[in-house]
Amino acid sequence: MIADAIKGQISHVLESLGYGGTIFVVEHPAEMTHGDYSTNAALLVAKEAGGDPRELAKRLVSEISKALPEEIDKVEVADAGFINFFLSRKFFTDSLKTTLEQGEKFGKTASLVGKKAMVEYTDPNPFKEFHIGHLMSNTIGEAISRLVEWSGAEVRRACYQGDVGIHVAKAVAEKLSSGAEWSASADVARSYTEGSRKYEEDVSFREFANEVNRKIYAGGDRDVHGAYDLGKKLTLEHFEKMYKTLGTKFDFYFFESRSAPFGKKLVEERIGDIFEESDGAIVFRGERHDAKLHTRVFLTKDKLPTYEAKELGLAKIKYDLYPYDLSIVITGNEVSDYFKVVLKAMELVFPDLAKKTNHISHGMLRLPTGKMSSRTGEVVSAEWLIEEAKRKVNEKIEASDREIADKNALAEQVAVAAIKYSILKQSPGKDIIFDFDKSLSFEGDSGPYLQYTHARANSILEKANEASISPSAGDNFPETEMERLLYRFPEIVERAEKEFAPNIVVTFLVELAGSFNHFYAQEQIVDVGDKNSPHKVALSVAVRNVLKNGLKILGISAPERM
RNA sequence: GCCCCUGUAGUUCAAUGGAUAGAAUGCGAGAUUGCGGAUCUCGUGAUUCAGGUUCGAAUCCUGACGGGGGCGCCA
Repeated sequence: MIADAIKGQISHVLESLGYGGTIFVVEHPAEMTHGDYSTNAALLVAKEAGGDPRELAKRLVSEISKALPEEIDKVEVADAGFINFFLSRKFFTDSLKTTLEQGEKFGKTASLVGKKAMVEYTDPNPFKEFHIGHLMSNTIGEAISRLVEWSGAEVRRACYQGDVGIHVAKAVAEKLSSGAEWSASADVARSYTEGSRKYEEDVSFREFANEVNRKIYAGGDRDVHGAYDLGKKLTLEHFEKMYKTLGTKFDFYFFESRSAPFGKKLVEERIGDIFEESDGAIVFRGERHDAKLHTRVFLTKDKLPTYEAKELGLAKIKYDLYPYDLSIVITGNEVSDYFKVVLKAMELVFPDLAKKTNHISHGMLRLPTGKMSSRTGEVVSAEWLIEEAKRKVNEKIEASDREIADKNALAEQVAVAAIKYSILKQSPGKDIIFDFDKSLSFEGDSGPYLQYTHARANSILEKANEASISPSAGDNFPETEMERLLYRFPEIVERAEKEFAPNIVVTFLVELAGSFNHFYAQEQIVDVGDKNSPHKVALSVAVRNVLKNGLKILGISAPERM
């Protein structure tokens, strides 16, 4: 790595001047005009040893310049004492060759080679709507899964679903008491909403639903289980359809009906040791281990396991099925505080598993009117959102005269890209105020912009092929902004994976796409009379590859034409 | 009341303690029938407030104000 070479060179010079041991950084400056790498070494040395940082920087530069590697074109002192390094044409030409050679593998790293990872995300509950919150979890989870895969790990995707509990009973009770027909998942979700309303308003319905709840747990009632099986089947089928549209394929499905009894057993075995009785319930005193934590109930006074007990059991169930080195659980941030308590309890029950577990929380997709609730029916379903986006995309497709083989498939690809991009472009953990028109853009900083740029590059490459111009990295053409970005792609992927932050990839790709579109507007790429044309085509191939690979990591499709 | 997260152009988002706070959108002005105008170029406009730490703060610390979430038997 050239960054390491620069760092080594600086260390060497510092030592020879008697300033060894200073801890400095070598990084990409925010501004391209400040070079490709920059160091604050002079500032730090001046602070410790005294003196003028600018003068010191000049001395360092003159020393460094004595043995400049051929990958470095020039070194400059800037501003208060920063030292900026500019890479040479040779470096960019070599990097471009590497990018072309590695093709679809360019961007892969080995930081997690040999590791097994399990990523849990989406987690929709049967009998309820698959709404835009699930869409958010799915999008982030899929991107993180792929980032971990690109780092060399073997990844298994897991989905955890609440198929038992009062929410299920409300839907089933509503069907049994009203005789509602269930032929699609939306019917089931509607019964859930209606059942929830009655549960709060009608005492006799509430008693009936509670009775149904007990029967679901106990088994044996034909009517109850007939409705239960039908509702579960219909909603799960719908979820599968959504996963297909979104590009997710789960390896494991976990259900609460399984984690519940196991979690209960784990807690009961450790009463008096880790857990204790309080007002008839079994609780964990989080505050005894960490002042920021609080007490949470693991078993209710009816000895039913809560979310916390189930989660504890789930960690072990997962491990027994797939002995992971890394377990990533992605949820909305409303459960962040519970998860901290669960993790603390897990440290005591399964210390090895707790160390391997990472909780990543994302913000909520909020409506301008406030919080979304499937209980009151104030939800935006994922299906509706995708259909609306498709309608908007179709208008654009119909208006264009380009030949598209399967317009419906393309509309879906572009619509999903727009939605996923709007979720992935921001750093995880923050809420998104969801406003359809504002969130879903097809222009500028958007998913379709990246797809468009990819398709455009692809089209240029077809033209180059027709003109028999094959890509070849040359060293006559001045370096472009694209080249100054392209070689950074693997480090971008690595940082995004370490921070579980897909938005780092998004920001990079949109910057790269912008630099390519700028280049495109200024240069004729395919030109048989231009001896630099093969080089420009090579640049186009590299950009096309990185966009393709980057979009793949994000879980966004890259159509060949659009 | 207590705990956690959070406050950046009109709006939606960026910015590993670093340099002139970047994009997009909106608004205004433009791009020779030149490889895809879902594009490109120019202009406009922001760190909630008050202290502190630091050579250097949107970023770290303290306080005020605003927003969101959570505070034992739902998840």
